[in-house]
Amino acid sequence: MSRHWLFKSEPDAYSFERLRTERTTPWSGVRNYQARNNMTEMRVGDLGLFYHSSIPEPAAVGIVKVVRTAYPDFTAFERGGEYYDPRSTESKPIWMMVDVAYEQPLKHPVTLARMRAEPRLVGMPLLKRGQRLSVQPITPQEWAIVLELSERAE
DNA sequence: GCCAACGTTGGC
DNA sequence: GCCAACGTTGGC
Repeated sequence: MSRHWLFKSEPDAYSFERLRTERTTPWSGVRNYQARNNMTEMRVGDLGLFYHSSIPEPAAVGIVKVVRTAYPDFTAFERGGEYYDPRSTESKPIWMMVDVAYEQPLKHPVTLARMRAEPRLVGMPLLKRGQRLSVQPITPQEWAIVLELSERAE
């Protein structure tokens, strides 16, 4: 039984367009326990929305697929690197990541404002006040509704 | 174990 | 750039 997810990224840091050219990427740099736990639950084949945050029109822009289950986030071992965490060691890693692959762009991006305006999405974690988790689960219903919205422009 | 201080996220 | 929400840290 596959599950559905939402991956947030600031396009300046890593955009869906960049994933299109790279085909796959390790989802490294997550330093939040709940987001990490979400990643450890992922299975190969799970699908996710790629969401662009911290821009004038935040929006879900594409679909990605999990192609490797959780393994240690190597950026935590990189001394001096931005994501270095001395508490995480190769023998006892704290931070994990999955690999995701570019699947396809949404026909039309679905903006945050549009999701907020959709009553059936009211329970989506992304829309909850102050929800900042960078990796979130979404229900099959929410997944279907976002894809439905993406079929037509606003 | 409590909780104030602090840093970060992310929409606006 | 502002600031609310939240997670983490660290003194006690």
